[in-house]
Amino acid sequence: MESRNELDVFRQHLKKNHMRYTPEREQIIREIFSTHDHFDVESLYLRMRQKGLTISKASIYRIIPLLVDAELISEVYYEDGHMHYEHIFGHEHHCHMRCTRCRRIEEFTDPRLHLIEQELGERFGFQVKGHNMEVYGLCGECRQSES
Amino acid sequence: MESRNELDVFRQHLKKNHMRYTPEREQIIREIFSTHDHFDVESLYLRMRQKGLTISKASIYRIIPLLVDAELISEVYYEDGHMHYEHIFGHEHHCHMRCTRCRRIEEFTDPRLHLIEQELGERFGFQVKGHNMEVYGLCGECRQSES
DNA sequence: GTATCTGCAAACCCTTTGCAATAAG
DNA sequence: CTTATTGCAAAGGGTTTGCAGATAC
Repeated sequence: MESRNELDVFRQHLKKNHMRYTPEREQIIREIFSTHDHFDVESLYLRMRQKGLTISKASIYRIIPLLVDAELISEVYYEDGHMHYEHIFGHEHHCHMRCTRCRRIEEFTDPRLHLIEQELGERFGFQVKGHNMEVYGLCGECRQSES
Repeated sequence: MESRNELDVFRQHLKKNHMRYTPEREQIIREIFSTHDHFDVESLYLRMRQKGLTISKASIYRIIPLLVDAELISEVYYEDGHMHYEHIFGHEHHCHMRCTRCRRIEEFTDPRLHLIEQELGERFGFQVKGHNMEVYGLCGECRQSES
């Protein structure tokens, strides 16, 4: 398999499902993959507007599920009343360590999780597709400024 | 420390925060702890109404955060447009294995996760408070009926 | 008595959807 | 040309909130 970038993956996913590769869809995926950060609909919308792109929020809401289906992005967490997303394509699978006070997030990977995941699949008769682990607590800075 | 039940914990939490132990609050915590299942606001509301309790949804929405603060329950996942909760008090910490097709959920515990959590805390300088792990895939039944 | 709590209804906010115009293939 | 997509504005649905009356302490 030769190297494909996120645009290729998206185009292929759309073609397979008889959907069209529109300028709006290309603009969204380009914008999302222009950073490595988590994002949400509002911030994505504002970023695009600031760059002069005139996409509507309705389109963003309609296109994000396509990117999730294509396994280019995924939902990470629901907070402050709305969903947050992260990149999947081009990013090694990772888990999150979250500071419950300042909300800072560190990413980590641990090969033991994969092993555990496989064992659990056998124990419960599941065909395991993946896992997500979140570790939470107070980050170094917030520990010190604890009240 | 002698044994305290969820009502004692809640009463103490309320007293500490200059809040009051009302009939509505007692009814809610009794209802929640009458089963071991995950729940959401709507199902809790309906269950209480069916039992003739005349609490309002507004009160449920106001009381649930108090139970979360008291570490009696916690948010588990956001799905179908609303939050789902589970018991913490009286339940050994556990993680979830979720079928992505039928949404069936199995609970499991694995002592290695605690070890990993501690190691990560040291690596990132976090004071770790806990973790959540979710493993997802297809359960035994759904594997067989795969299209 | 005083501060908190409840129920109601309205407000809020994120998300979805109907529709008519537009555009991809 | 045919069918999918867009933007708009309105609708939807879960959650929050202002307020006046009720109640815990």
